[in-house]
Amino acid sequence: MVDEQQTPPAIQRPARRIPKFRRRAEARPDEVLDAALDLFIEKGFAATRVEDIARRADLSKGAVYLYFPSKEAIIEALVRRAMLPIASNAATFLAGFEGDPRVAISTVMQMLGGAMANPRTMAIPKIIVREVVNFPELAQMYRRELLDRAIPLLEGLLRRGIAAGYLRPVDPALTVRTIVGAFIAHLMLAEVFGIVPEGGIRLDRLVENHLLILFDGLALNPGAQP
Amino acid sequence: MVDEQQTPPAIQRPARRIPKFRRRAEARPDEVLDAALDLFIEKGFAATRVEDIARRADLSKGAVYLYFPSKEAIIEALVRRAMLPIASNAATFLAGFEGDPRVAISTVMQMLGGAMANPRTMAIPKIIVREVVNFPELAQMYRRELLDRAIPLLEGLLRRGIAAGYLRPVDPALTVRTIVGAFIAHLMLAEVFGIVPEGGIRLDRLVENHLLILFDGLALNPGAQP
Amino acid sequence: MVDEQQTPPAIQRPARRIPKFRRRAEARPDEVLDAALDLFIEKGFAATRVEDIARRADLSKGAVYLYFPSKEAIIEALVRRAMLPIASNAATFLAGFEGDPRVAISTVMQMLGGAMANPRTMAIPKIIVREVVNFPELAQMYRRELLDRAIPLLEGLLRRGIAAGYLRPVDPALTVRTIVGAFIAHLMLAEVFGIVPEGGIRLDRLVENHLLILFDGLALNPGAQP
Amino acid sequence: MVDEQQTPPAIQRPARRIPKFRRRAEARPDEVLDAALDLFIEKGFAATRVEDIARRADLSKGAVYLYFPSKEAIIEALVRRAMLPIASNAATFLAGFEGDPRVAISTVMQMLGGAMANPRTMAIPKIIVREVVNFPELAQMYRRELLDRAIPLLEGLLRRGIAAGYLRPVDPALTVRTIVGAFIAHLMLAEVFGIVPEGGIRLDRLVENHLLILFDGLALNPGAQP
DNA sequence: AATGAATGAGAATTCATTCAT
DNA sequence: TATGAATGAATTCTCATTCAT
Repeated sequence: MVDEQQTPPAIQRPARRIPKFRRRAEARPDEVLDAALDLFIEKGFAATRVEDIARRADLSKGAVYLYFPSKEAIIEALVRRAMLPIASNAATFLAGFEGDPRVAISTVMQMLGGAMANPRTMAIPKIIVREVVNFPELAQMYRRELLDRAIPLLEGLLRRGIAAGYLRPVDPALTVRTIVGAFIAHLMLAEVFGIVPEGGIRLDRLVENHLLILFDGLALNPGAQP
Repeated sequence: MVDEQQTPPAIQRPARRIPKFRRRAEARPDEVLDAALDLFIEKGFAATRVEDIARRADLSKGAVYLYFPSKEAIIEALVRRAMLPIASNAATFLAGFEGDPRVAISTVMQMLGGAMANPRTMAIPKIIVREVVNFPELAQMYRRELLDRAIPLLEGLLRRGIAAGYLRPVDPALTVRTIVGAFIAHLMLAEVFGIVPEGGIRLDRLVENHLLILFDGLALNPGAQP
Repeated sequence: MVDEQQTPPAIQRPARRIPKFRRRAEARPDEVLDAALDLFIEKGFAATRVEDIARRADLSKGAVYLYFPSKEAIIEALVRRAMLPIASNAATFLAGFEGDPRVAISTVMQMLGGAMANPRTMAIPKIIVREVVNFPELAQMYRRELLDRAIPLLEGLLRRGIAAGYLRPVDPALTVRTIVGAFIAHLMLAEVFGIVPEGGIRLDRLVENHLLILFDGLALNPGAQP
Repeated sequence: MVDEQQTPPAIQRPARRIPKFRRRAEARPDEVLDAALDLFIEKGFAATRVEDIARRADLSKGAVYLYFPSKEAIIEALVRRAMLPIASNAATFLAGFEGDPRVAISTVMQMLGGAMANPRTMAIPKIIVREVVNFPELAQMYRRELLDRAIPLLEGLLRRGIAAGYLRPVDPALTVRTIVGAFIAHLMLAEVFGIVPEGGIRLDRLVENHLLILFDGLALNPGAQP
């Protein structure tokens, strides 16, 4: 129930379990958000009643309104909270990278793969995708805080790799889609349609297979256009 | 994947004002579905009132229930209707393909790119992604009718390509994710977060760039693992 | 479907079954009433949809409104139709009766028992009892046409019997309740609560047992008040 | 049969205006039931809107649903509540009775007559009779809890009376119908058709007249079959 | 800070009735 | 006379939000 979530993409949340009588009031908002996150994942925003959230957070319905002015504010806070500790990880890593960008891309993809293995990390983007029609601000916030920072970094990496003669002269913006696409496709097939390759969700093997194709191409005799 | 909407896009629907009792009843269900599709795209299932659907279909609330027993039945019919004209397209094309599979993959991707350019074609999978928590049967239906047919075809193509020495020995199931991923990533970035590469959504360029990498690899000197 | 009903209390309806193509328009209202009667018995007035009535009468919903201006008018016509052939039977019999009234009471009770065995005869009073809150006029009509004629006849019979020294000096109005009560109690227990004496609903035996007590009393040594 | 309503009759309910938040919550369900009972008597179940019940109970529509999950649950609770204080009264009295059963029957009938004078006591069976088509479970509940206990007691009394030579050898099950019938007939005539013997509903006189006939017979010279 | 009772706007669904054909 | 498509008022039930304590 008291399930902390600080959502740095690849980092596992500390399994804190403070006994109830010791819980301090200032922990409440986060407890509400944790409860809400669980329920939003499970049933979606609309189908989750404020009372459900309250119950799971071990609070009364009225108390939830002491911390959040509305149900909508909860989902907003949820996304905002997930945003705080971003840029740090991949960002700092990518920003100053020098040398063969393939090394960096490999590393980034390992991180991505790792992040996707953590359900609570992926919960926020999933919620955003679902609720974007009803709350477009959520998506914009996510974009502003996360994507508009992360994507240019990856593009810059590609650009420098091309300039330095490491990479083929591709369109960096479009190539980003090729790079991250495999993960998104995997996620969608697995989460939405329940389609998992035989042998289970082996993200490491997905990374390996994807990198192989990405760098060396699918064709056996490279250079020969189909 | 390549589902065609036989009904005219909402945008160009002529603002007919044919007197009610003149109109042919058998056209009604499709009109209701068209109206519902527009609204579900625009506001989502939950936020769309049956009365909205009725109004947009130029009907009374009660009349909608003449054709569909419930709001849920509408979304189901919507997905089912989109299913009818499937297997035909890509399926028949892929099934009997012989020779260099890169040619077939190129063609499939052109088709995918084309399909994605039509908003009403992508509307159904988008709705499914959004509503999967509330109506898991929709996703299962889509999977059963579409994905479970299309994906094996693509895998078979890869498998045969590998066996025939055209392709590098990759994992077919995982490679499918690499192939279609770029499109899904593109769609998501564009539709959910409004992120479009400068120069607009040029799907043809996405296809071209993706194919280049896919077949020949991103690295300039293929063969050299990073 | 075409199930005639003319409701003379104890007389069984003729099993007319005119083939559909021969049905004359003037038979329609009665067919509607027959259909309505069946359904009102089965599901009650409120739960019976006009469409149900139409379907059972082999008509369209709209056609029902050609014959009856409203659903309420149907139940009214139903009761009115059941009223027409009343006074004739028991009435004419009782009115002029001379001699030991016990003979007449016996006969009346045989008739009552017989009438109650016919479900369509009892249908009308049952409907009235059910709908009296919503349509008090129905009860008043039934009272005016039937009860206000039949009851005084029975009371008169008793009065004359007392005057002629056949019967103990009882209150005629209250004694009517003792006489008919057994039947009503029987009906209620059976129809409402499904309570039937072992051996099945043997109305003849009820009549016999009731008459025995009625005339001779329950006590073995009559005359001795408890 | 002799069910007592522990809640005060609606008529004399004090028009309290205690501020909402002062009122004790645990009184609410009973208040709702009282309001519902009034309205069900007055207009029937179908014609009573939940909002009507709420208003009469001095509550909002929503609050009713705090205590009962559906309108149907209200009528069920109503019947169930009336069931609680049963067996106690007539039951305990009859069960152990010894001696001339005519004394016991007289007493039971006085009690019956008394119970019938209280409108709220008769309300429940009246509602059941009306709603039996829509909610057969109500009748079954009433039967199981009340009738299946009370009727055998009366039959046993008769049986013992016959065995002991007090009573004529009649059929006990059928005789029950003769005994209680007068009351049911009276109730029906009065409540459904508004037929009341001149001089008003004098239940005591009905009891007296009925008992006289019941024990001593209607015929002046008992023993002579008509 | 916290509770839980109460509110009322809102949405799905039903169905008697109308009406163009 | 007959149809069946269409209407819209009415009703049940839900749930975010408020508020006295």
